[in-house]
Amino acid sequence: MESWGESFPAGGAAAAAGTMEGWTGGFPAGAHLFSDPPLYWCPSSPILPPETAFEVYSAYDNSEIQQYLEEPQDESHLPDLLGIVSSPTSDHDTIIQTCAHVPPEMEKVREWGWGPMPYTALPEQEEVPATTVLGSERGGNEEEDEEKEEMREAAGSTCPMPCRRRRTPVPTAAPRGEGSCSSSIDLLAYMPKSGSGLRQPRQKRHWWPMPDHFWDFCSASKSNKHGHRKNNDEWEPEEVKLLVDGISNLGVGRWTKLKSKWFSPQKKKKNKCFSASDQVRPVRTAVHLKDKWRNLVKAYVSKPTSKNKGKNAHLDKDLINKIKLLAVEYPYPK
DNA sequence: GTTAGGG
DNA sequence: CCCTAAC
Repeated sequence: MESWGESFPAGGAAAAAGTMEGWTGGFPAGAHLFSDPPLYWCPSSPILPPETAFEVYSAYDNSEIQQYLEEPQDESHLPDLLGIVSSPTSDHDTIIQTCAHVPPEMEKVREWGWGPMPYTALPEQEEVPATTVLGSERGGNEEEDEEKEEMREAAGSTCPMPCRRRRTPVPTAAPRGEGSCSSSIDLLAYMPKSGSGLRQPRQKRHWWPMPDHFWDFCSASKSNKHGHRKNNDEWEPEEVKLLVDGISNLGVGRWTKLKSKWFSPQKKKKNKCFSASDQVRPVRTAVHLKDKWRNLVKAYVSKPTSKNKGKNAHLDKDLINKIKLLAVEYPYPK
């Protein structure tokens, strides 16, 4: 499947809102969609996160959506669902909201002084979300279910980022079944009856900037349990240049320091090494930086096979020379 | 929490 | 890029 970023050009409601710093995820203009983690990191991922849940709020009859919800759910449905939402047939709102797995590290953001939210969270009971898990290969692992349940509880009671936007309850059907987090949730239970005439009032949407650490957690948190790689994007020459600059300043081994000084989103902006669109680039962790340097040294110094060099074929000669010099100055592995 | 090194 | 032992 295409990544979301490829499927839809950037723009749309988020760009119009203009206040959600770092948001560059693309989706059709007019689509009322947000996701947690945001679409920010989707463009770099050829697949959806393994536990991406969709909550569908709808107050009008939409047979097209209904049709899709009747079918087996997987990420291949996303473009179609989003496409439908992008062109509503009436002035009613349909909101497709993705709520992906919340890394435990998210809690730390709040500990670090997460400020008061500019909204009042609605009590969970008032919400009637329809949720399905997309792209999940899970099969009822009890331990994982408990774990997820805990996270959902935490999200509901203290309302961290995954539910940071005001939501209006949908005065439609109650769920027919228990809303467990399996892939077989009865989505249709949440769909309004045809011709019910119910509609949801337009909502006021609020966006506000996320702290820098938020992006780190979104796109480079711990790996998931399904072996998927978080950062599938290749290193850009600009990134390699930042890495080389950092090492020439700090030496080898201070990867965390290097990351915070050369690879934070703020630094990217200040350095102007990264354009706005580069904000969707994969986040490099300290380990990534270490690994990249190891590979660069291997490619140009310790084991310069054509295969090793091939992956950095886009680097210019000056940069390669700098790598060679630094590799001599700071041997690595030591 | 970070880093080094194997996978 | 992931994983994890060792610090």
